[in-house]
Amino acid sequence: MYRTHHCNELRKSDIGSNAMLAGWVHVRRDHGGVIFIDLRDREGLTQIVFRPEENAELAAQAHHLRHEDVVQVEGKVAARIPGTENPKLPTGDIELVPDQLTILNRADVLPFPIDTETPNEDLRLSYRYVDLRRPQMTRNLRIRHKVTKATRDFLDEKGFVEIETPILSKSTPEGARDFLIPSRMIKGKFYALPQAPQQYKQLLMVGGIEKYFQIAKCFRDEDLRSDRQPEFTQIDIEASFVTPDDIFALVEGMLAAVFRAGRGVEIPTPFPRMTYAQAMDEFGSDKPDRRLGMRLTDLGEIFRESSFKMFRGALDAGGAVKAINARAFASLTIGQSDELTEMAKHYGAKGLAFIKVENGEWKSPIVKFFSEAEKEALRSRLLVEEGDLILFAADKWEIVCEVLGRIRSRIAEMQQLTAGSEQLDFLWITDFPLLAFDAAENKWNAVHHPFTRPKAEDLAKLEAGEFGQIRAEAYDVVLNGVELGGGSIRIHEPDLQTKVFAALGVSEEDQQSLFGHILRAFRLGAPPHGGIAFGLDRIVMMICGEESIREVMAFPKNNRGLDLMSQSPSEVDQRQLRELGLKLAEEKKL
RNA sequence: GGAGUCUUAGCUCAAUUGGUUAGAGCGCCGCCCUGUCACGGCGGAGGUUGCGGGUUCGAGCCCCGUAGACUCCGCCA
Repeated sequence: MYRTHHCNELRKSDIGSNAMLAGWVHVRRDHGGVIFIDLRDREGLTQIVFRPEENAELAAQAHHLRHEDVVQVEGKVAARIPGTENPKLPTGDIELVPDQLTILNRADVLPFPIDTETPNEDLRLSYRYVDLRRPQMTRNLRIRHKVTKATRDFLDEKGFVEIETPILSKSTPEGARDFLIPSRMIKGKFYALPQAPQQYKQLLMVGGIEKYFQIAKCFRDEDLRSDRQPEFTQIDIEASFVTPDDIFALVEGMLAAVFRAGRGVEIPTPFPRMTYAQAMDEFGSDKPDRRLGMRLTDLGEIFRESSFKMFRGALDAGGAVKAINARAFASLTIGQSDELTEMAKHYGAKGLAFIKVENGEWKSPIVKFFSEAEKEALRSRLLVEEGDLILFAADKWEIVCEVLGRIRSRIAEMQQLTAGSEQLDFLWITDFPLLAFDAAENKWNAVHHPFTRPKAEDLAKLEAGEFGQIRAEAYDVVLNGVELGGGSIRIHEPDLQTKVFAALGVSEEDQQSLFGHILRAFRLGAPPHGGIAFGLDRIVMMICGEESIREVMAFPKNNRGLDLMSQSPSEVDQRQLRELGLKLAEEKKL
């Protein structure tokens, strides 16, 4: 036996009893005579005191203890000398007076301190096992555990069955780049790691499971971001005989349970709902952060007959004129206004017009083109006040929304509008478009994925080839401007699925070779079904208040997909390649 | 693929306009210290300023290149 207690457990009531503790030497305070050790385990700290007059041999050993040595102590729990209690520690009233000290393992000097500043992330990742001893990391991983446990408990309670699906699966051309695994037994063929268990979960519905979930590892070979890793975890859910409302109610209950378990808060349900069209129109984003205010205000009525050519021209061409009011941001710097203008151009606007309201004056090169009526209309529509900054965009509707949406988010960052906010603003976004035209590839792509069901009232548009007008039975959950998850009601009829594949430009042959199994399944008794998937890492990140997904993963990869600790990816033996029937292409020499 | 920021001691950072021997805190090593809890005191070690080139009488600082880290755009159904 190594211990009888954790290091946060012993109290006044234990005084006089014997106890064994094991852990790491957090700090040593060596007074020459008496020596104090703060012993740390995952739960907390307990002070150990060595007195040479009571046990000279132990005190001599204790003198040689160093940071992060792993030790076990056994002895008597004693009251601290009156006046030396430490109110900062839960165990601050007592100390352990050992009669035995066992050094379980010596530690070299650590590459970085674990109890002060956070070092460079590459160093942390190189020595992740040391980094994980930092209380913040321990806390994050334990919150993650609570979140997954709450998820499992909740879904189990609702009759959902957790089923594992293959990691070695099949590559498909849609979506993200696949990680490929060469087959040794069938040379020249490859498995792909799943981007999501999408097809498997639908096939489980055809298999009569009715209610499935999985805490599923997913893999996408795309560039990384602070909230994106090549391997990540989804809470994956699918159910048969469900409507969107059934999914919404289930998810609201699940997220309430998760946030209760992970953060100790009650979130209000049901969540408000907003269509994609409305979100784009009012916020210029399909994942709006409503906490920021600054709604996109349509000014079409005001400037319909305006003599200001820039606005009038956009409206005459069937476009839009919109503005946002950035409260108290008239004081922005030149650098900031340059950045916003650059941003507007980058997203397709010709420029960015704005008005600064300072000292009761509207400062802007465009104000002189406005009539008094137009100014008054602006004032009342945008509730213009001293210190405000009004930003305009006039162009095609899509461009106006995109530009102002991006600028809105950037201004919020500049103004640090959400710093320290505890508010949790959950939102459903519904009625996403089914298809989006990709100009670069000159083809239609699925906005969600190719199995998403068109809304019944838009089916005629699919027949008519009005692909851009079709709305999907698809929905996202958004929290504070972050997409937590998304899903849809699926297609369960082979005919409809074939039509959507055709719209996506998947040839008959490819439909059979790539998706034949699922089309066949749909002909053999497929129930109506639908589901949703959540980014578990992102949920945990939000609950922990972290800015990076890496802070809630035990062993994440860096920006370039390297595991700095294990040095993967790495070269492999020639023999391994031979067995797989692979040969590396010669690197091009310059 | 593109853009930005950064890289100085083991860690976190500083170093005036380009100017003496590149400093501080923490950590580390040694000595001292019997009630501390970020213990304290004295002393010490520790630097190819990421790397390569250039400008200059002189470069941590300016210029070019390169590597790496992070953030963003593209990408991520």
